[in-house]
Amino acid sequence: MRSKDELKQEAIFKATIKLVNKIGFVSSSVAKIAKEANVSPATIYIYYKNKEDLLITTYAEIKKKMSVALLKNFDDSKPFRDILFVFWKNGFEFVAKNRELYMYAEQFANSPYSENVDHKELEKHFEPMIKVLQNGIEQKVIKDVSFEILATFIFYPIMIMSNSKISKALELNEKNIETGFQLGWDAIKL
Amino acid sequence: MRSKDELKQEAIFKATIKLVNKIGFVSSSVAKIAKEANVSPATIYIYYKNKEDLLITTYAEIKKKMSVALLKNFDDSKPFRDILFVFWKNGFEFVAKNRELYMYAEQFANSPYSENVDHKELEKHFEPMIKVLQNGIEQKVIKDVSFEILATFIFYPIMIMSNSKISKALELNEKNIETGFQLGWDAIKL
Amino acid sequence: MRSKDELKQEAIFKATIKLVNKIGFVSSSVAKIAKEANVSPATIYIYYKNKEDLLITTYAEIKKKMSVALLKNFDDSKPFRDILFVFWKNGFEFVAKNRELYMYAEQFANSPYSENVDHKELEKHFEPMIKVLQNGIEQKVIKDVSFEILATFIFYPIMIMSNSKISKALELNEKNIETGFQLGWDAIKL
Amino acid sequence: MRSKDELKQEAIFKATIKLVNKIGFVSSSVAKIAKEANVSPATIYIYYKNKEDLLITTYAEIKKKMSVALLKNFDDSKPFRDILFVFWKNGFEFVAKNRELYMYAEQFANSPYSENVDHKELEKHFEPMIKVLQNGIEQKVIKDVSFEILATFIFYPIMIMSNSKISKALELNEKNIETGFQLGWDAIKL
DNA sequence: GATGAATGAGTGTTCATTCAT
DNA sequence: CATGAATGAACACTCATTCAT
Repeated sequence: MRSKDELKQEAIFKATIKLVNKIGFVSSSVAKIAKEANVSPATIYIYYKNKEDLLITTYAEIKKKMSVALLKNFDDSKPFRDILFVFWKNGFEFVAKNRELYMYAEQFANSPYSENVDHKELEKHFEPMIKVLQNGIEQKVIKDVSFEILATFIFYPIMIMSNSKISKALELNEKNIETGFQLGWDAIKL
Repeated sequence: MRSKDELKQEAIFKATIKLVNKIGFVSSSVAKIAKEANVSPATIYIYYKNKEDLLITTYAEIKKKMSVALLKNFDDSKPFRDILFVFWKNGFEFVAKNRELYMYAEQFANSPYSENVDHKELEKHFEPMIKVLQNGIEQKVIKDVSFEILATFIFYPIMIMSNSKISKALELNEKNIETGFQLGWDAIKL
Repeated sequence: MRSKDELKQEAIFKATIKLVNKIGFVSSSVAKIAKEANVSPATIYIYYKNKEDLLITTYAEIKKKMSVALLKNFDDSKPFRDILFVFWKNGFEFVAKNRELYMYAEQFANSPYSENVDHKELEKHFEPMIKVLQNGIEQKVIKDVSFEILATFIFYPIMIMSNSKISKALELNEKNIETGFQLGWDAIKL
Repeated sequence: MRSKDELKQEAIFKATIKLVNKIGFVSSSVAKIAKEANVSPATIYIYYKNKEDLLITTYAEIKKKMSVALLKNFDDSKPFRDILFVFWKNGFEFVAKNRELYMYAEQFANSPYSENVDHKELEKHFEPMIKVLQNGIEQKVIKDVSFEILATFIFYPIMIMSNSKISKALELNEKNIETGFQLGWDAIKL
């Protein structure tokens, strides 16, 4: 028998992301993805149960890559502010180098498919960051407020500033990225 | 007095938002919107050029309502921090009272249709807020950084904290809303 | 607005039967039926909820025509044997003149769709025949056995003898039809 | 001892019948049959030329089993009526014990595949019954009419009475089976 | 202005069959 | 012999839009 062709699955993965970026989530049909991947529509159904499975799995894959990227050079022993700054820079670097992955994730998160994702499972990859914030609270370095509020000012700004419409107006150079971090830090620090 | 057609257009407007909230952007077809509005599909094409026009116009309408809501009780003579706090509270109030409008806008902003919106035109409604921030910079009350970065910490957090998934975890009571504002303020203040 | 075109519905009805006779129940797709009826596939869904609805409604229509045909020249006052003979002849006549309708019904009855038919409703059209048999039993003209068994020998043989494979071997002339009735009559008479 | 392949072919045979009974003729795809038989779709094409071949061969196999069953306890020397009654009872017994085989045959006979069966070949298995009837005619025990008409009243009623819809209304107990035979006998006897 | 009928092109998915191992 | 991967064509059905009234 023929063995599963990993190149094919990779091609489908990439085609999915590429097409969603090119024509948007709504218009990305299975047939078009198949054509982009140089594959028969039926082949997609060998690797994925259905369209939803394809889109969700692709999203999960991206999220995993993101978490790995954010944790690059993670060093527990560094000063607290430096640890956060590394997260911050990693975030912008990931978006810069993987615009397509990032934008797919953005579109997916606002689609109805998003409701069927096992978010608990995906958030596990981001636990180190949560722990860092908890340490910061315990060591009285940052304000003692809920994780969601902290994240709103120190993690989500990465996404907002990276957002295509905003980043068109806002040049994402070293200086602006550092300025942004300074504001985020001022927001949460004690 | 309203003429008959305005009633119809209003019905279509409401049906569009209701349906997008019920079944999502992707599944909301013209036929279904027509049925929800108790109107023939053909009727929609009297008031709107095509589906895209319907969705975009609906979005623009919502954005206008949003800007009006944000500017409620706007008083130039108040202290700077108070002016911003009123914006902030108005934002949360609008989302709380108009969840459906807000969620439609969220979904729309991440759809490919969004690219065809005349954002410049829409942003005009938000000019007062931009001017307030500019005043703040001139009066050396807040940091002298680009408008986009400031907005990231004092306007966008409203959207993030209102996001359904986050606001499920984060109870949006008076206290959390004020805490959020405190962080935003600390981020931008000099 | 355009009014529903009865010619169109009629065309779909006829195309359905014609195609099922030409290529069989299994291969008769909606697209093929549409082409046969010179109509868009989408048009079929204006007149019928879905494929099942199309097939079932077509079947019901045929059954109604059948019952009407069987009851032709029905005369309660005739001798019992004569009444039955009229049913018998009407049956063969209907099959002879409406081979396609009859064969559609045959195929349908053995399809899984058949399970979703409201048989109770359809059988109402055949009540006169049931009543005739009941009278026969009461008047001690025919055997007092269950209706199903009686029907097996005096109604179903019409179908069996009309069956294409059998009727190829068995010439369905006046004589054979009368001979068949004689056997059926001998079976049930007291 | 059976070789490995015969086991596989047997598995495919059983799976085909089981599946057709479970989900109907129309929905029974090669892939599903393969899964039911715990076999690869490709394997089916080793034993059968194509789907049609699979279905036809399965039908022929069943027909052979049927004829063997009908001829159980066949004894030329018994009185004529008794011989027929044994056929009759064997028929009902076969259906009772092999509902699935019988129902597959019913569904198949009304499918377009049926046209491609070599009926002549299959009917050979039923020759003894034909001969019995011929003897009956010669011995002036039964009416001198064509075989098809005789069969209509003494063989086909087995199938009609066994039909799932009818046999739901008609309890197939010893008494009803014997009553049925009496009617059939009255039909054909001289 | 308002409608439901009508449609070709598209949807996601499964089909019978073949291929490479 | 036996397999799961692979596929183009087909499936039932819905789409955004236009037509005739």
